[in-house]
Amino acid sequence: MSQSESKEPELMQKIVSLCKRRGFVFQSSEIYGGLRSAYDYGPMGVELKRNLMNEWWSAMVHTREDIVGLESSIIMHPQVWQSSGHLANFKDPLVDCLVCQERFRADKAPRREPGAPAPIELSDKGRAKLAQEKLAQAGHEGLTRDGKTLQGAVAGDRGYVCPNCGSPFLSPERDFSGMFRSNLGPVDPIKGVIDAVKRGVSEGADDKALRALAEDVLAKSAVYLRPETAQGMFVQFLNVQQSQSMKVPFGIAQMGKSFRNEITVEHFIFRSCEFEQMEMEYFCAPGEGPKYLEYWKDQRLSWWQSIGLTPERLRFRPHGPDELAHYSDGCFDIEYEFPWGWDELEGIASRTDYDLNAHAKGSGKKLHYFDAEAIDPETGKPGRHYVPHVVEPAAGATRGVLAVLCDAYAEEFDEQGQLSRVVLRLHPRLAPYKVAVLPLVKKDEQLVQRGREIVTRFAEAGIAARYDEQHTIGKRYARHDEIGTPYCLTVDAQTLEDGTVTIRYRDDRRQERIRVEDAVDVVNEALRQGRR
RNA sequence: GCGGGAGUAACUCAGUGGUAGAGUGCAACCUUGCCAAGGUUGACGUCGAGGGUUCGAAUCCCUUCUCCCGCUCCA
Repeated sequence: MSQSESKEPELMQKIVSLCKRRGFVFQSSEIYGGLRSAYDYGPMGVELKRNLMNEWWSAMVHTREDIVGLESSIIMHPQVWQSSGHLANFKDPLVDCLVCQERFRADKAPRREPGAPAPIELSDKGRAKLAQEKLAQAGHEGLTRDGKTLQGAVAGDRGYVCPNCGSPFLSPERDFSGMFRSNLGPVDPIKGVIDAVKRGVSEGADDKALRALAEDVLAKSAVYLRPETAQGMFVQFLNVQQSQSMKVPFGIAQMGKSFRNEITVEHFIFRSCEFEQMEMEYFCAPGEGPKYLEYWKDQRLSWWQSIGLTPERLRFRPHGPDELAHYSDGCFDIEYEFPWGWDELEGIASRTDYDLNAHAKGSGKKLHYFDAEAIDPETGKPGRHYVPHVVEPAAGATRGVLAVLCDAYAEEFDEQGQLSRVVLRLHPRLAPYKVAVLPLVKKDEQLVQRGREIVTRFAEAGIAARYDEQHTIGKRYARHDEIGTPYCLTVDAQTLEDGTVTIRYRDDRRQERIRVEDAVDVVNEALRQGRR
């Protein structure tokens, strides 16, 4: 028997297929043709995702005295996004190349001095010829063609060219906002626009002025779906700290949905417009950010390992100085080696006192912390006021689910090289069902009855168990291997004689005989140890 | 959004103008009883959607939606 570590591109397709077949993930609104970048979690998927998120909550909140939870609303006061800088910065200036149709971000395009030569290079001669004719028709004559290259164009005033073909012939920059906007309240915002137009405000206005007019009307009731859960925690910093008498350093943790109008969505549930986050803001004294950044780096990496991800497929990627946000003094990504390559699972950032300061300024409220035991460095007297600094581990729950699925998926082959089984080697605590209870023969009423009794024991103990009598024993094992059920208990004739059942382990299919009386304890202990 | 590939049964796919198929799965039964066993029977499709050409379209043409691979990214 051999193991497959298949890294082919079709691995993703196999996982997507299994997700649908076994009820982990379905495409949203499938019967209507599906919706781009939206996915539903089926009966198995919702269990897996909740188990993953519960593990996070347990590690971050329940097992720690210094972190408390929060669930803030998805729609917040629009000024939150004004203060946080999202309204101003969370958007990309998009430009279309008029020659090759490439769409790109203006701020990432190759720079050229205005007036500098800008040769245009197409992928082949034919395209170059077509582009030459098209440009000539548009009034850009005098370009000469040399093979697949057009010479004679010069860079324009905006100082960049198309990253694909080098063309300076570009559409205007259009802001692509990463935030979903809606309107709150009983007043129809469109009516406001119509009224404004009727009042004649738009008389003689050009496109830009018309847009500004419409924006102005919409802005009065505009609200946004949060693009991250973090701001809710900053905004409630004082309420949480004071109501729980938290002492710095302490953290606020939150799990929940966030929304981003992504330019491109990709890789199944990896990048989607609606996604779920697990974020924690750790507030510490000024100057302690770097220390806690190191601390949380290690904590978070070992957490991902603790839920079963292969250590060799996890790594840190430090952000370079050019990559850091202006307010950040250090940032690491935790990356996972997905079937398509290394990609981000979690970002751990030292954010200084930027966020609390921004909201203090925006709201006019003091977001200070008073430490009675510290000495004020300026006066030398006891008692110190300061704005805490923040270290933020922000993990993708949705991405976590995908990483866990990719890591767990395994194919086994027999001696002839034939696929013998597909097994999800999920960490037992993440598995949708912990236990399957199987009567060896479903026609034996006594076995069936005994099996159902055992399932009830597990239900009463709060362990997700499933009674299953369909088909033959082999098929039942195979089906539970595919959904990652770590333990199968089989009731057979011997059970009726001596009150024992076999427990069969998913990963290596070994079997042991245990007493029915001990079954719940055995499984509980196995789950605690993560035994496979 | 652009370029490339693909949409046919729950899944994987065959089917190039003439009555929609296979394997797996699913349901029932017989035999069997610890790793996708054998046998019998059965259900399932507006061939992604819409329009067009044609006596006739899964097949040819147009439009559209969705997915995958690249460009994109910072959960």
